[in-house]
This record gives sequence, structure tokens and C-alpha cells, in this order.
Amino acid sequence: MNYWLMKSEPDTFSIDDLMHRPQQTEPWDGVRNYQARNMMRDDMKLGDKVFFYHSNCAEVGIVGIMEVAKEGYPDGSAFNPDDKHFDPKSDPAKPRWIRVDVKYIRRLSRTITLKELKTKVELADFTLLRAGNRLSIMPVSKTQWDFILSLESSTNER
DNA sequence: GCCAACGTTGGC
DNA sequence: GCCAACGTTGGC
Repeated sequence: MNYWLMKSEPDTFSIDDLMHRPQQTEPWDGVRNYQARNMMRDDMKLGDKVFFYHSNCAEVGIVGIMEVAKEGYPDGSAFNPDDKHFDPKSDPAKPRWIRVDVKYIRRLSRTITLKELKTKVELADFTLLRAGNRLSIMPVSKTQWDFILSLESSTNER
């Protein structure tokens, strides 16, 4: 099993939105970055666990857990001229962009903030914390995953 | 709203 | 294939 982190701006799509979707499942579309696409296409497998991360908001950080409910398939939003993420260069016969479906598992009991993550030596190599990182989807090692979850019940917030 | 970092585009 | 211009991301 693999572990991941996916970013979303809560003003656009938050963990509450996911929780209230039918089947608590949502296609994660609109990703227009090749590295992120390749991970969805090649590496994200059914049942993989995913941290839901809120970016660009008052409290930036990890807010919950979801799982991959459907493996990579063509991102139809690229074909829709009315869609914000329409890409005329994506040919339906040869789709350029890929999405996966994700399903809500649970909220964390508290937000594990970016600020807090930055204080942890254990996460020195975490992709999220690399300077200038802009990837909206990234792998998380099992060690990192377990460590981050261990912070959830900790009151040792800094 | 600012701005640094970074990916993409397109002229050459 | 280089690289400047441009657009986007995302923390602050």
C-alpha cells in the first residue's frame, strides 16, 4: 500500500465538501501538472491512503484522511470548454490529463498545521517541506505517514 | 495582496 | 535546445 498527500484550497473544495458528496466520493480532477498526473496514472492504487491538505487558507495543514476509490482514468473536465480547467490540447481520443476518485475516511481530531510539521526533524526530507515545493500531489513514506498520525493525539503543539 | 519559486510556452 | 516571458501556486 502506498501513501499520498493531496492539496486543495478549501474555498474551492474542502474536506467538508468531500464528506457531503454522494458516497463521500469525488473525482479529483483539474490537476494540470505532469508530475502529479503521472502519479495518478501510474502509482496510485485502489485503497491507497491519502492525507487531505488544505492550502491557501487561514489554517494551512493536514485535515483528514481519504482513500483511492478509483484508479487513474481520463479527466473529462479537460474536454469541457466551460470548465475552468478546460485544455483544448487534450484530445478525447488521446486524453492528456488523468484523475482518480477519492473517498472520505475521516477527519483528523485537529488540523496538523504546516507550521507544526516544519518544526519536526523527523520530517526533514518530507517533500511538502522542501523549499518552493508546488506539487499538489506527492508521495508520503510509511514512516512519515505514521509519524504524522502520531502527532494527531499529541498536545505538544508548537 | 505580495512575491518567490517554479512550470510552461514559444521565438529563435 | 536555449532561455526570456509569462502564468500559477501557495505561504505569509
